[in-house]
Amino acid sequence: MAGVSTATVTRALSSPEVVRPATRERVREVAASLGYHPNRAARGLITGRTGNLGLLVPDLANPFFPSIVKGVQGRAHEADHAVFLADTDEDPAAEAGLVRKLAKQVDGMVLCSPRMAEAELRELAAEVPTVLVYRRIPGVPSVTAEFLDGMRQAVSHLVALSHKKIAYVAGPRSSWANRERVRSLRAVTRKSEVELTEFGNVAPQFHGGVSVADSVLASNVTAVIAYNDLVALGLLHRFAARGVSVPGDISVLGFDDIPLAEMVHPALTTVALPKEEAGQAGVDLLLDRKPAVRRELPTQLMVRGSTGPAR
Amino acid sequence: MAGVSTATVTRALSSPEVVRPATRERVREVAASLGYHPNRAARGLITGRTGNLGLLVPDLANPFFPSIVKGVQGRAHEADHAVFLADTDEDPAAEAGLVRKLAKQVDGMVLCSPRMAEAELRELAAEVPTVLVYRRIPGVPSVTAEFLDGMRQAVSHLVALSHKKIAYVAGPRSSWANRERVRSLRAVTRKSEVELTEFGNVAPQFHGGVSVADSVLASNVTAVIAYNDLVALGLLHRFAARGVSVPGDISVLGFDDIPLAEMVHPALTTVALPKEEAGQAGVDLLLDRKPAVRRELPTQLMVRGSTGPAR
DNA sequence: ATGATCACTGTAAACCTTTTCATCAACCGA
DNA sequence: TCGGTTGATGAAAAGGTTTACAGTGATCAT
Repeated sequence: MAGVSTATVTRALSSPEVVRPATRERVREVAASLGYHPNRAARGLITGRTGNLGLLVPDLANPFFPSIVKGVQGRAHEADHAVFLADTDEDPAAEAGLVRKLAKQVDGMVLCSPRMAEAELRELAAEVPTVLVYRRIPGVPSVTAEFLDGMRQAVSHLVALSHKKIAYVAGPRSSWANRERVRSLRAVTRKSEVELTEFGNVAPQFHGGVSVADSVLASNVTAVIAYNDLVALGLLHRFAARGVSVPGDISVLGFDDIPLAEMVHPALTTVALPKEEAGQAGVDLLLDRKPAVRRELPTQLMVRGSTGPAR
Repeated sequence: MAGVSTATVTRALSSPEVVRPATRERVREVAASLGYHPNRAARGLITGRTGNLGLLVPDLANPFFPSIVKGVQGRAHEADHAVFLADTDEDPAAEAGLVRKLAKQVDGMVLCSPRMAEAELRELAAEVPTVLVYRRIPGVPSVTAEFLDGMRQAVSHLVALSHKKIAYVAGPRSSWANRERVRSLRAVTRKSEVELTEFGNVAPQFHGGVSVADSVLASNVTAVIAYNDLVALGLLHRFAARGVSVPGDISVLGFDDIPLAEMVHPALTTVALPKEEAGQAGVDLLLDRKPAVRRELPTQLMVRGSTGPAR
């Protein structure tokens, strides 16, 4: 319709500088009037790139992940990429299969807190360009957060409030994030006067917190740091049910800063982890194709109502 | 490698019955040993089908949507389809663009609570096979819930608790779901002794509930039904801050049944809407290609701590 | 032995782009 | 005037699969 060959059309649309302005405009107008959009599948066939990204999350129902997905999604669209989403329902066995299935139609995968074993993860990373978010293994690009610094902020806050005995409610033993938190917490408390008691491991969910709340109360701690906000909310819930005052009787501190954290009463003091930013950074790493980069994003203690002076 | 043509390979893999068993097995073994998987893009080029689905949600940060996404995702994978996810960030203007961008690489789109105008929606539905979830317009397949019945359950519950004056906090005027709820509520209360006062419209979020809480208190209602759970949680939060007892002084009822609803204290009584089921039903409608089917899923009142006898 | 039928398999076209290479005209400097 | 550049364009190949059609050989009935 524009009186040119398909070659010129493709050039007018994807490398505008190489075609004469008059021709270019003519082609573009005709294309627009026809509602023509290049077929991405056909393009991918020859370029080898699909313009698609894959995103794997363990469980979208966990409020920590939707924000990350938003970050990935947003940045990907800015870069004109579409996003395949796969939710593994916390099944480590399903992860590799899903990744491989998607692998052929994506330029790269963002693996969010993958639960699978390190060896398998490394294999996958060799097959598809991969970026890990909230997991770190040597040689694979990853985005994580400064857990150590976050923990330092949390403990300083409690120390400033005169807490001497604090508890940590541990998440799943197999979780990389939990291992990191334990490690950071031990490192931080070792240098201070604080006495640390560890509970768990519990499921990283509301009911995990509920189930361990009474044990925590029975110990003589004045503050408790939970593996994550959901567990902290479970603690708060059970404490409220038992008539225990927060922060009067005990201070509660979470990790993640999910949206619910400021919706409950008292609002939850928590260490905010970057979520959208982590998703965005993951996409950046993937598209930049830098070799094995590692990014650590800052964390931020959000002081709210659930922490107060030690009783 | 199997000593056959590509045509036989493709047949051995996708229409096994038409090729001689011995050949079929040979081909399959070689394929497996080579780690061969058909290239979906190339296949899509000729079959016209991609094996992909598109899913559009207004805002993944709204806890109502992740469950729907899980439903879509799960059912799609069962049917061997991958899912593109697009989050519009509540921007109605962005919706059409995203749909069109994805349209070429999907067999169909699931549009979740789309905010765009009906006319535009109808145009899109003509371009791509489309299923609406939590929105209904004539002629387009859709999945919704029995709002009327849900409202009836809610009001009956309040009536049984002797409430005579109840409030409704309305969501966005432009929201289809809000219009449906108002309509249902009016229909239900008209037949009963209950006096209805309407507040709003507020943003369908936590702060929306917070901001309208004092007005609700100032009226003389003994119960309030919120547009959705987030708004209800905002009400609860503000009530707690003002020392108002729930359900002692006022009963609060939400809509949706998001996970947070049972995590707060008191836990929120709410009308549960099907979420995962809705997502699954959406995919089913899309893949079955029935003409313009309309499915209405049941709703269920979840009685929890936030409702009690009228004071 | 011949022709028809059948089950299976191969050939080649088609899907829609992008990209390499070639072509062509216009322009430049000598 | 001419060889060399340059810029714009077209022709054709390539990418991996599916499918309509044609072909092959075996089996069977005549």
